[in-house]
Amino acid sequence: MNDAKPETARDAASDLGNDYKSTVNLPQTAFPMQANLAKREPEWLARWQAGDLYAQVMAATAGGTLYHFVDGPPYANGDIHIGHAVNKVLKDIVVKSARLDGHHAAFVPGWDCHGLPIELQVEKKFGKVGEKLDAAAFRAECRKYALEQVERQRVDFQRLGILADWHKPYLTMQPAYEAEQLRVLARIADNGHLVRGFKPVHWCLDCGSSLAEAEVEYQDKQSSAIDVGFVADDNAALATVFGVAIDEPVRLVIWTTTPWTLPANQAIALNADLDYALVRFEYAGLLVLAADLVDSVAQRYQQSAAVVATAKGQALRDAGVTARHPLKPISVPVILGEHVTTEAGTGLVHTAPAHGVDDYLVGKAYGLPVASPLMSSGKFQDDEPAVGGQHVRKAEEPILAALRDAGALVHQATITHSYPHCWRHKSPLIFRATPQWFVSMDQAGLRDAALEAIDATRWIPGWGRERIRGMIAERPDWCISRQRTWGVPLALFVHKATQAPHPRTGDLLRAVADAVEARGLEAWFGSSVSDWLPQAEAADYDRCPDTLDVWFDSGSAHQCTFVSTNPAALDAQGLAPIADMYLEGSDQHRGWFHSSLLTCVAMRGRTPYKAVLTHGFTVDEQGRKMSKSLGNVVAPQQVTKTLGADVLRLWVSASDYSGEIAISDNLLKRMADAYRRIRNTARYLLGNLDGFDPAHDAVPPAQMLLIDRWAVAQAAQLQDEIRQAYADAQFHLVYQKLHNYCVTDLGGLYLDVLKDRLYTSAPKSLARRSAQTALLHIAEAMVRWIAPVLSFTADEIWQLLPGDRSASVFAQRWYALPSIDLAADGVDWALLVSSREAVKKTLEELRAVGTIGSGLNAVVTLYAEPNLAAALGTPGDELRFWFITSGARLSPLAAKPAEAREHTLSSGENLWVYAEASPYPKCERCWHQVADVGTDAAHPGLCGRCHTNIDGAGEIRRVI
RNA sequence: GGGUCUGUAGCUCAGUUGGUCAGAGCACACGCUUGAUAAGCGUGGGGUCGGUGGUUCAAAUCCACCCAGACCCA
Repeated sequence: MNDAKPETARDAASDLGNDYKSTVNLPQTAFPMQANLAKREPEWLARWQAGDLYAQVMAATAGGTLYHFVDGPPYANGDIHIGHAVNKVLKDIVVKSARLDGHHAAFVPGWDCHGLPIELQVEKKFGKVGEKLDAAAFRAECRKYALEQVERQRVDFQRLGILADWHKPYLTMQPAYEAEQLRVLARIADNGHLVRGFKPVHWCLDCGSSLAEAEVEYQDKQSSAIDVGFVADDNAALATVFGVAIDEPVRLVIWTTTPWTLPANQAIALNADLDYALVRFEYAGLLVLAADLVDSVAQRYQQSAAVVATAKGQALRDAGVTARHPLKPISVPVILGEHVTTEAGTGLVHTAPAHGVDDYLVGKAYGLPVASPLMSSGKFQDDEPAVGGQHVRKAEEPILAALRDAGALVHQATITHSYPHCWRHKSPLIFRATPQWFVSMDQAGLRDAALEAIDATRWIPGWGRERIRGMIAERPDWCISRQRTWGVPLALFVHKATQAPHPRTGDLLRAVADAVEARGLEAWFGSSVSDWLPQAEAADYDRCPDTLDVWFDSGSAHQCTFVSTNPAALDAQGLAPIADMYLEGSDQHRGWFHSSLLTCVAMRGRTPYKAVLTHGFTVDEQGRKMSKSLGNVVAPQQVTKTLGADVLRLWVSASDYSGEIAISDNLLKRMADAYRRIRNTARYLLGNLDGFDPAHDAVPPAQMLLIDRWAVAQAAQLQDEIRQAYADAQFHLVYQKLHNYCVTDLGGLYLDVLKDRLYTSAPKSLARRSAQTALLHIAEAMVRWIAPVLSFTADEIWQLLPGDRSASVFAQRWYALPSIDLAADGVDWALLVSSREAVKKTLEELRAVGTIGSGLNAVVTLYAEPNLAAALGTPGDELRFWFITSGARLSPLAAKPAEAREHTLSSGENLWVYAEASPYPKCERCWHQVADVGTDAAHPGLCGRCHTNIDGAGEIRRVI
C-alpha cells in the first residue's frame, strides 16, 4: 500500500510540507454517493435469496408476540401493475414495522387462482371445454396457466424488496386450500346459512352462466320502450274504487324497456301512497296511470287526456283489481311495492319475478310464481304463446306483433340507456331466474352478526366502517354457485324430487374435502353419486355440477391460508387465529373484505380481522385514473429498472394513501431527490464513523458534549414520533419527519456545526469521540426507521455500520437510544437555534455586499438584555462554533453600535447582531480567522487550537 | 342516479375541540463553499386554504349548495 496512513498527524504535516489537509479527519466510507439502485438492488436481492433472508429473520424474531398478517391474494392473471406494487409495499411496511415493535410476524403471500379470467385465457388456446380438451384436461391447463402467472408476478413482487415467504405462498388452487375451503363451506352449511334458491341473476347467454356482480359492466344499449295496456278484469271493482260509472274497457298501463320479459309477467305493481288516475285519452280510451304522470304521458303519446277520477294505489290493491295478461290467457293481480316511483314510465310496474330483483322480492312477498318460460339455452319454451321456441334475442318483434294484435301496445319508442353487459363478451345480459345456491343473509342471522362483527373491527381510515356497513346492510343473499369448470366444486348432493340438499351435507362436504386434499379436484369431478352415498340413497340424489364463486375462494383465506401454510397456528378445533390486519384497496369493501367477513362470520360467528386498512387508487398528477388511452400509466417494472425499488417504496410511503395516490414521472423524480438526501445523510454518518470502534471509543452519555447529548435526545424524541406514526400506519408522516430531520435538524444544523470538531480535533480525542458516539446512536436509530421503507438501502447501511451486524436489520427491534435529561445541562437550545437564524440573516447581508464569503470570514457580536445574554452565554468561548464564524461574543446592550441589526427571537426577545469581517489571517488547517494564527514558529500557518490538536494535548470542548 | 370519500403554495404533506393556523420540506431564484463536492450551507419570492352563500364578535376549521376527481353500486 502506498497510501499508508501517517503514524501521527505531525508526520503527515511534515510529509506534505504546509499542506495540513491530511491531518484533517475527513469522512471516508465505502457507501457510495450514487446508489445506482437499478443495478445494485438485484445483486442484494440475490444475496437475500441465497441466504434465505426471510427464514433468517423469522428464526431471529421467534419468541416475539405473534402478529398475524393475511395477504389478500392478487388474481393470477397478467403482470403486476402499480396498484399491486402500492398494495404489497404497504403490506411489507406494515409487517416489517411490526417486527421492529418486537412481533414475530409472518408474511405468507397468496394468489387467487380459480375463476373465469383464467378459463378464458385457456379457452383462447384450446377452445371451450369439450372442443379439444375434456373438463379434467381443461382444468389441468388452467392450473398450469395460473402457475405461470404466479411465477411472473412473484418475480416482480420480489424485485420490489417485499420480504415474504416466496417459496411457500398460499395458492387457492393448492389441494390443501381447496379442501379446507370445502370444510369452511361445510361449517357454513352446518350453521344453516346455505340455501337453494330460484332467483333472477345476471345471465350471460354467451357464457351460458350466471355472472358475479364484478363480471358485469354497464354500457349504453338501444332498447324498445313500450307502454302496454293490461285490460282490467272487473270494471265494477274499478268503478267502486274510482267512484265513477265505467262502461267500457279500462287498461292498466305499464312501461318497460325489456319487452322479452313480458311473457313472464305475474303482476302489476303500484305504490300504495301514490295517486292513480282513471284517464280518458283522445285515442287510447280509458287508461289507469299515476296521476303525477298524466301530463308527461299524454305528451309522450301525443294525445289529449282528461282525468276522470283518482284513487290511491292502496285502494286499487284493496279492491282486488286484476288484469288480463296481454299475451296469454291468465289474469295477474295488482300488488304494492315501495320500489314503484314516478321517476319514469307510468307509475305501474310490470312485474316478472323471474327477471328482476325488485320483482322477485315483491313477488316473493305476494307468493307469485317465479316460473320463467325462458330456458337456460336462451330460448322460450315451445308451448309459450307468441314466442314459443324463439331465442330471446329474436323475440322482440314477435312480442311486439302479438301485443299489437291484442290491441295492448299503447305506445312504442326507442331509447338508449345504460344496460348490464358481460365484461368478457360485451354482450347484453338478461336477468333470469335460475336455480342457484346462496349464503342466506337472514335465514340464520348472518346479516346481523356481520354488522356486529363490523363494529368490532378497527377500520383505517374510519369511514371504511360506514362503507362496508351500508353494503352488508343492503346486500341480497350471496349467490355462491357458478356454472363453470375451473373452480372448487360446490360439492352438494341434491334430492332429485325435493331439490333439498342431503341432510348430512356438512359431513359429506368434509368427506369430499378429505378426498380432494389427497387426490385433487378430480376426486370430485371424476366421481359419481354412488362413490359418496350408500346404495340406498344414491339413486335419489344428483351431484350439484356447479363450482363456487371465486370470491368464496379468497374469502376463505382467513382459515385456508393457515391450514395450507401454517397449521401450527391453528387452535384445538382446527380454527385459525384472527388476523391482526387486512390491507387492500378501497374497492375491496365490496370484494375481499366483504367476502372474508361473510364466510368467517358464517362459519364461526366472528370477524376475520382485527383491523382493516384501506388505500386509495393510483391516479396521475391531475388526479385522473390510470388508463392506457390517457397514456398516464406508470409500470412498476419500469420504475425499478430506472430509479430503483427503494425510490418506488419511498414514493409509496410518502403518499397519504387514505385518498387517491398520485404518481407520475415528475413525482418519482422528486422522490428520487428526496431519496438522495436521505442517502447522503446516511453516507455522512457512515463517513464520520470510519475507524470508530464502539467497544473502545464510545463515550457514555454523561461524558458527552452537551450538543451531542442534545442531538441524541432529539433523535429519541423523533423516534417516539416515528414509532407512533408507524403504529398509526401513518407512513407519510414517517417520511415527512425523516426527511425533515435529515434536512433541517441534521444537515442544516447539527452535522454542519459538527464538521469543525469531527475534522479538526484529534482522532481519538474525547471531543471527537463524543460526536462520533452521537452519530452512531443516530445511525443505529435511523437505519431502523428507514428499514421498513428503504429496505435495500437500510441493509446496505447496516452492513457498513461498526459493530456486530450478523443478524439482519429486518430482525431488529427499535434502537434503544440512551435516555438523556437535557434539563440538567442548562442550555436553552431553542433560544440558541433562534439566535442562529438571526446571525445567519445578518451574515447574508454582509455576503450580499461582498464583505464576506464563508461564515468563517466573519466575527459576530451579539447585544442583548442581561437575561437573554446569560442564556446565550452558556456555550462560552464555544459560541463561535455554533454560528460557524471565526468569532462570536456577547456584549452589553448599551454598547450596541448603530449598524447592529435587530432581530426578534422565537421567544419574543430582541437580539441585535453586528457582523464584520475578521481582521485575522486564516488558519491553514481549520480555516478559522483568529488572533493566534502563527503564534507557534513550527507551524506558522496554524492557530493555537490546531497546534494543540495535532501536536499537543488537544483542545477541550464542553458544549459545542 | 345512489353510497363512501378527496380537494391547504408548482409537488408531497402539517394544521387537536373554530380565535398569532396560513406552516414544513422539496422544487424555483439568488448567493456562499469547494475538507459530505454529479454533494453541503445560507437567504428569498410563492397560497384570498376547490367555488359560492350562510352561522359566528371570529372559519382552512361548523352548515348548505355547486364544481372537479376517486372507489363502489345502479
